Amino acid sequence: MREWIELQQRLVPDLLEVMAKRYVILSQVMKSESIGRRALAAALSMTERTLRAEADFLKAQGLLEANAAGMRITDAGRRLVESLAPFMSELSGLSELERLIRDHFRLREVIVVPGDADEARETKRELGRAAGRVLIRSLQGGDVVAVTGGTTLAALAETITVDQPLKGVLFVPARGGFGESMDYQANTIASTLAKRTGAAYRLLHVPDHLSEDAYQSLMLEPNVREMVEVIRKSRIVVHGIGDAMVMARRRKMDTRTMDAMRAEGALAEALGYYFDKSGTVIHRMSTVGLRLDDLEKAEHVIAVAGGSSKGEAIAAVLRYGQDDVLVTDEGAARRLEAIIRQERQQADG
Amino acid sequence: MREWIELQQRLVPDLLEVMAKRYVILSQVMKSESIGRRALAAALSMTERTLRAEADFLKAQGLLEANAAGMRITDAGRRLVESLAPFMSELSGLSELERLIRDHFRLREVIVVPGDADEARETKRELGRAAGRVLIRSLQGGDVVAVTGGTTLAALAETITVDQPLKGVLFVPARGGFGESMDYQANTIASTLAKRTGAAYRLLHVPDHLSEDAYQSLMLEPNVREMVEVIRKSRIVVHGIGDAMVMARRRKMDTRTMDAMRAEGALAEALGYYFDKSGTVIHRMSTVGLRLDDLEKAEHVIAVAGGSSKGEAIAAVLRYGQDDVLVTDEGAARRLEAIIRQERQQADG
DNA sequence: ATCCAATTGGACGTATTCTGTCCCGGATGA
DNA sequence: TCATCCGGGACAGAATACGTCCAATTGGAT
Repeated sequence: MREWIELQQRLVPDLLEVMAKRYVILSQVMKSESIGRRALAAALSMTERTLRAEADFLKAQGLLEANAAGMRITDAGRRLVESLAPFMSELSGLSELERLIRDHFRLREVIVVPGDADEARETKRELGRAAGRVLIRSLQGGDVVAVTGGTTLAALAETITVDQPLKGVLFVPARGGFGESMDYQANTIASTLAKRTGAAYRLLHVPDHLSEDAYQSLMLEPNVREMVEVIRKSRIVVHGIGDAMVMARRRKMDTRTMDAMRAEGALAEALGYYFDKSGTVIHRMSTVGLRLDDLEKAEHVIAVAGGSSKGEAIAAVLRYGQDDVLVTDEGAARRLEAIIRQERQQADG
Repeated sequence: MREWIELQQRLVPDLLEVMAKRYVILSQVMKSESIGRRALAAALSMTERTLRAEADFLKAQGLLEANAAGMRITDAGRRLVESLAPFMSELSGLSELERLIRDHFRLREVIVVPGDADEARETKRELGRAAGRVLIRSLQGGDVVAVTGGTTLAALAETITVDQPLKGVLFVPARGGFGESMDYQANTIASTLAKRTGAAYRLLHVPDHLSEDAYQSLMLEPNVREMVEVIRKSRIVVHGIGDAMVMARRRKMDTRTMDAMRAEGALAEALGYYFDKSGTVIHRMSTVGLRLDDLEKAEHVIAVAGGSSKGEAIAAVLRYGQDDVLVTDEGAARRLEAIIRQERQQADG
């Protein structure tokens, strides 16, 4: 069953939406014993005309009937709603999860794709694809989009597709090089994104582990300076979220700093900043580019991360409170759900 | 699973079609290691443009990929096809059944709805609805449509819906009254159909069990005569199929005739005629209206009957060979399948 | 009994999408 | 090297969806 739904999700996602829409119409009509077209449209926040089209269809199927007093559900319709209920709750299981997370962390939108990136490689690609759709949807002409590195963002870059080339959009790396492998660097990802979408890109070449002197002199370079200014004005920021210790090791952080961070309870990493459980910044990479303050000005801050192992890290970054949209997978979302419930219990007890 | 599919059918009838279409595209691409758009469209007998729309969708879903050499399936696509295969074969079970029956009885079209009218009342309504769609689809302005009586035709009449009123269509009973209960008489059904579709209707009032004298004098009546002429020119005929003995009893046939009929192996009834296993007419009701010969002139002869108990009767009537379209249910279709296989075995052995 | 408010179904122009058809530059394989 | 077949762009016309308004009807409250 579960499998069947997932396959359908993949092959006919739009029809499942249609199905869900008709289902909610039916069940709404069932709840209200008799209801008029306009009232129903308002209740479901649809326009009158579209609701009417659906209602006509449902009538033709013998699931609804209408008279001068309004519409009511037929016996067949009632039976259909009742037998469909368990399927729909499973189908909409993810959207309930989305709602829960969205409301708890005060996000604008949460998208949960089925699966667990820790277990299936395919899920990470799916995560990237979903994030790509969110990004495309948010874009306007003239936008500057800052992106970070990481395997998840790489999946986004590799799977993104557009209808028409994105004229006037500029992809930039959010911050300077973090010494990861080439494929997962922000520079690479910005350029891949630009190439796949017909947009422009600009890169930021900054070596790692700069001394304070070197940093200062680099910032005096006009082209670096200007590029940083462009980056900091990004209207859209897409970033991954990592486990603090894993990222620190990958970036060959020196042992002393690492020990200090561990002592402070470092949990998550995003945009080169390290966060503890409460979402407080306890360390930052010494490089140039987007700063956390800049996120306030950005209109779309999109976090993309999945895999049940990243649940805590995601929660930590979300608590910092500058993200607008979270794209994640079911594995991580279930962890988030557990964290939320636990927290609420403590608050109650 | 089965239940889920049926519910989906009800709520989004085109869902499975679209899904099947995309599935065959994917599997076709998988078979041909690499194939071009035009070649693929030809192989699936689709137009280039529609195929392209679907292919673009499948690309966006990451199931197909395209390069200058043609399209090929991705790993994700391959996995999808493989896991979907068992479902699709079950799903396409009905269309295979349809094909089998259609080819064996040389029909133009066969439609099989899921379920068994003997077991679920809902299936009979579904049967009626499907038949209604076939009827609507066949209609043109100025058509005369002859219908018979029976519970199945009653279900058709009660469930039919139209987008616009059918101007210029005329519904008539196929033959004179057969002494069934009012609701299931051809006259009632013709008038219900007309009212529900905005078409016109005319009735034929002929008492049952006429003596030869009475019959002759009735036929001298100008209005009866004219009405019979209208009926016999019907371009479309929709009829049910019954079990011979059940119908004989319901129509209070006298015992002697019944015994004679039984002796001759009466199996099926349609349009007031009784057929044996081979489709030969062995008895006819003494009433006026459509004759079997008239079916040749009719352009659409649509048989509607379901329930596994009617399998043999349906086969018998189909063997008479004047039907164009059969609308039935899975229960009856499975019986037909068994009959066909049995027959082929005998032909082989 | 009467009136009001709300209903459905019809109508219609516009916006949007779909689809048949053709073309082009380019990669591929003979 | 060349012919062939590919994907993708383009576009006009058809078909469909949609917003909007209106009229007739009716159920229910006053």
